[in-house]
Amino acid sequence: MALPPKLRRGFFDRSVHKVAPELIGATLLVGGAGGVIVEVEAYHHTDPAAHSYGGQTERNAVMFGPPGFAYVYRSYGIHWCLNFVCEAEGSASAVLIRAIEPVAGLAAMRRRRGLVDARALCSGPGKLCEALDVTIKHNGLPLDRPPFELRARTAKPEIVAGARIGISKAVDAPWRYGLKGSKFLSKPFKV
DNA sequence: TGGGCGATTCGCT
DNA sequence: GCGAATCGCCCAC
Repeated sequence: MALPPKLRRGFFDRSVHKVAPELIGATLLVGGAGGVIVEVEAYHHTDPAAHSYGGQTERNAVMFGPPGFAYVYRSYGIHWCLNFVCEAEGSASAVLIRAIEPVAGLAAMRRRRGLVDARALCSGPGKLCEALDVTIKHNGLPLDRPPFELRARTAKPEIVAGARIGISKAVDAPWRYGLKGSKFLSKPFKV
């Protein structure tokens, strides 16, 4: 059976609130390692919790560029977090990739993460960047070219939504999306 | 130029 | 459940 079609760059050229839930079930590979996206969060430039809310800076410049590119930033001085820029140039909206179900490159991911439990390999934004070896080197790279590979989902999964995690502003906005029943989420969704 | 504060993770209680 | 680790970003001084 043929691989699912690649996600075209135009996929990201729409509202971040449309793109985010549609990423659930898609496959993300970086350098051949990765799996099925099971959890994301949407950040719009009018959203006080978004990095782009306060305007363009050196760090968030990629968010203000065209859609279909990776925005990578350092979190808590320790971890990296991976986002996909959405909408249009200047709209400064992005989807944070929070968790994936490991499928390909398990050995490499385990080596980088230094553990054996598959459920903990990529169940968080910092964890998956470590497993997929995503760093600031990937900031500003196009998502439709290596080392990135994105493939569309083949069936429409059941999506759950809830409040985003770890933020102090706009805490109630239900812009976290997940694959219902997945064992690979960073945290369970409230029922 | 200095200090407070993260879109987090992990280990210990 | 709580707090340390750890450091770049960003704005107030």
